[in-house]
Amino acid sequence: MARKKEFDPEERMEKARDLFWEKGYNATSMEDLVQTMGLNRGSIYDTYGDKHSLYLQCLGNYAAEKLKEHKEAASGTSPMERVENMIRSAVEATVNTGKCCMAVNSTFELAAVDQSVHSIIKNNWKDIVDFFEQLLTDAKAQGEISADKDPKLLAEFIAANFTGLWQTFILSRDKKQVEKLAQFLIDMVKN
Amino acid sequence: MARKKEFDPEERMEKARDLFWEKGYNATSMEDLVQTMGLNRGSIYDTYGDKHSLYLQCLGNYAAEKLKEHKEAASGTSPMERVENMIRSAVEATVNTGKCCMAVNSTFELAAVDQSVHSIIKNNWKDIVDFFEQLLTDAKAQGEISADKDPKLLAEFIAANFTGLWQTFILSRDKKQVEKLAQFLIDMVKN
DNA sequence: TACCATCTTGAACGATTGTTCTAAAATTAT
DNA sequence: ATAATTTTAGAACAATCGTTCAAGATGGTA
Repeated sequence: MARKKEFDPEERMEKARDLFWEKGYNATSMEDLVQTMGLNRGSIYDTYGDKHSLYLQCLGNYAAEKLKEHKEAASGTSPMERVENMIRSAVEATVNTGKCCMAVNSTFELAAVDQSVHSIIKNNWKDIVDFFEQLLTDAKAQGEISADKDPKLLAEFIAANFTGLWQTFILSRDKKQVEKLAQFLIDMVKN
Repeated sequence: MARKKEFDPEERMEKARDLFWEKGYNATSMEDLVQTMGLNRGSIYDTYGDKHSLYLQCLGNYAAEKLKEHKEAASGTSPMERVENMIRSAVEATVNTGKCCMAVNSTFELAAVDQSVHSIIKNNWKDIVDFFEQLLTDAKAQGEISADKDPKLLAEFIAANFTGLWQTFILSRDKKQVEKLAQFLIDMVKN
């Protein structure tokens, strides 16, 4: 019938995602995207729609991948150990790549004024908190955390602390300090 | 000698600051600033320099005012009570105005790529952490927190949690939830 | 009163923004 | 090989970007 695309849409989208991730939405121009994705303007519009639509796809892709990474990081023999590993591996990923969470960047740049962005991030946030809550409920049942703790509140607290860790990293650029803070969080949660 | 300015530079700068605060740096255009500040383009450039320079002045103004507000909020008879009031009044200000911390917005939009912005925010952050540390050192001396706690680490932890509270507020827009989370933080710190 | 440094005004600058369009190249089913 | 159809390349769009500039208005000083 007709020609096939010369490129892999998913692969090129990830290039766009990494650029948005690094520069933010507003600071990334269409020309930047053309250069980085290695695609013609027309091909981008034809495949992904306009800039905003492309961004939403990138953010959605990021959110899904991040959730998967969190779950993969939740290895361990006990619930609390799994929680610890999730925290440690998130910190590890940040200090190794030097990049913070794209969803958090996006929260502070756009979520307050962009309903679509807000919705994507909020749902992703909820997924992560829910996952923590499940683990903490298990931890409570096994006596790893004290009986008077509220798993849901604790889950929200841990998730909120991720953002604090990222901000600390941006300002300090100090691997040790972020790791120390993460360990402190773990100690606090375990009591 | 010559004409005097028809406007109060400080007052108009605060209008610019509020606009940057609301929309972020990149999403705010010079035309937006002209409208909001009620000044001619020429007057803006003549008084504040270019857009980036104006932004830095706005951010510096915000940081100084925020630090002052934090210190003013630190009322109470005991050190720990003062810490609690600082946390509560920060939360109060956020849920009442509906606006998060401009410095935190700026951290995630610019600090990773803009050295001047990074420097302003990092210094302001240090001032706030130092202030917390002093109070927590006093609290420790008076036995309000246990002797095995590290005031500096605890101060960094509290400051980092502010950012988490702001993100939670942006995503949930739920006053109650943010207040609950703040109370949880206070409980954690006090043990 | 006359001067003149400074402020205000608004038009205008070139560059860049996001987006669209046309025409040529490429692919595949017939 | 032909026809059908899509992808490409890149020119071009109007709009907006941040910034500059020249000319008129102002008011304190001599």
